[in-house]
Formats: sequence, structure tokens, C-alpha cells
Amino acid sequence: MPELPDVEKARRDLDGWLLGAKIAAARCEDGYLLRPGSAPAFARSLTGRTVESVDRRGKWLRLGLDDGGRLFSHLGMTGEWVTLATDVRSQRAERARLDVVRRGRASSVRYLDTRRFGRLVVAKDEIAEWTSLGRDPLADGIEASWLREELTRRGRAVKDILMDQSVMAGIGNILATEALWIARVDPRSPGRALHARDVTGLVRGLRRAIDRELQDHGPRRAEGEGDFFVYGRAGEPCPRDGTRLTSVTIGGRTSVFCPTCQVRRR
DNA sequence: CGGCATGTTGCGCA
DNA sequence: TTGCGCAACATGCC
Repeated sequence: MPELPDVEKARRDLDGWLLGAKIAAARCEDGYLLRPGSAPAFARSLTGRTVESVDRRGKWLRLGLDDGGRLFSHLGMTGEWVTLATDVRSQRAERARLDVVRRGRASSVRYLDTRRFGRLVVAKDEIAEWTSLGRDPLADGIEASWLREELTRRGRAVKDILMDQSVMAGIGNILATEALWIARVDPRSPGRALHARDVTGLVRGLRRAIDRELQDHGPRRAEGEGDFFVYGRAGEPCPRDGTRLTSVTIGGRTSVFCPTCQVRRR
């Protein structure tokens, strides 16, 4: 699920469920998700608090509490927040729950995470994972001049730079793959080799890829097998020119691209 | 059984 | 110091 658009959707959900709500009970028995932290500290720090803000930066979420404390949440690979009635048990891997009361109505917000790569961190102040994040494409916007400077000062593969959370926050393998295809840039091209036009193309590509995922093309999402241009489609024809899509590994991640219309800069 | 997966971190080697 | 590659983390699905 989670790259920037999915995390933004989670933020909107949480904002709707939790803003102004008082936490009547909080539980997370999964010590592995609390890195750092512990089940007792989680319950103690959250119980009785009121949620005053719900923010997102890159792939991180942050709840601001009335005593100045915060709850940070990273969805990892399979994390998601849902809401259920207080007495309903989730069918899937539930790892934490916040039982809240808002305008006199009780509800329960649950954190589900099959693979448990996610994290929940309760802290008094900001945490380094949050403060060291780079520019957020949605919240801060991206300017071609800024991106060009970031790319041209690095020799690493452009796809690697796009996914560097300390440069730009929120871009993962899917968005980077899609944006590079839209911009017709080979993912292996060194950042500093890109032309000015490649960079403007990338800015547009990122925007399009993010907006596309932000749309709720919800109904037949399950069966439709994800409607990506090239992500997950190695071996299939390029939607633009029909060339067989190739895949390479960059920074340990599979990168699909069209060897014909995506230009490789040196 | 092996391979793969939307994420991050840490280690070892240029 | 920078830049990689790669294994590891925990779990499910082909």
C-alpha cells in the first residue's frame, strides 16, 4: 500500500476520525512495532490525551497530542489504519488500537500490519526519522530548479536519488518507476547527466504519478491488478511504443523501463 | 522449495 | 567521506 499517496489518504482518514477526539484507551502489544518503545509506555502516554493535529511528511504520519507528546506512525510495507466499532474484532492482523470518544460518540481506530515492517513511536519531541526527511512533493511542491540542483550534484542513478527520503520524502519504487517512464528517462542515468528538459519532465511525471494514485480509482482496484503504466509489467509491451519492457535492479529494487523511449544519459 | 513484494537500516567493501 | 551492493527484518503469495 504505502507510498506518499496512500499515506496521504491515511492522514485524511485519521484526521477525520481522530481530530479533537479523546483517547479513552490505547493498546499495542506488539513490541516489534514499537521501535523504540514498550506496550506499557504506549498505553500510558496516549490514554487520556486529546488529538490536536494529524500530519504527514513523506511516508511518516504524526499525531500531535494535547500534552505536547506525539505518536509517529510509519506504515512500512503493509501497514494501514482503519476504524471499527469498539466491540468489533478485526479479521486481519491487528497490531494496535486507539479507542476514542469524539462529540460523545465512541469509536475505535485500529492499526493493521501483516508484515510488521511498520513502526509506532511515542515521543515527547520530534524524532530524527521525521526531521531528516527531505522535501515533500505534495506539501512543499517541487520546483524544477531545485530538483535539478539536487540531481546534478549527485552521480548516483536518478531513480536512486528520487527514492532517497532525505532528498525528497515519499517517493517509493512504484512512483519513481512510473515518473521515470512518464518523463522518458532511463532510471540508470546518473543524476548529474540529466538535461534540463529531463528534469522538467520528471517534475511533471512525479506530479502525474502522485495525482493518479491519489484519485480513488477504487472499485475494481482489487481485480484490476493495479493500473500502472510499467510498474510490475516487465516483459509486457510499453504502453507508448510497444517495445518489450525490461527490468534492472537499482539500489536493490526492481526497476521496469522501456529501453526504447526512456533515454539513457551518460 | 525458491522467488518475489509498495520500506528501512546496517554492514562491509571499494 | 561517498557510494554502492547486499543481507536482514516478518510474512504471504505465487
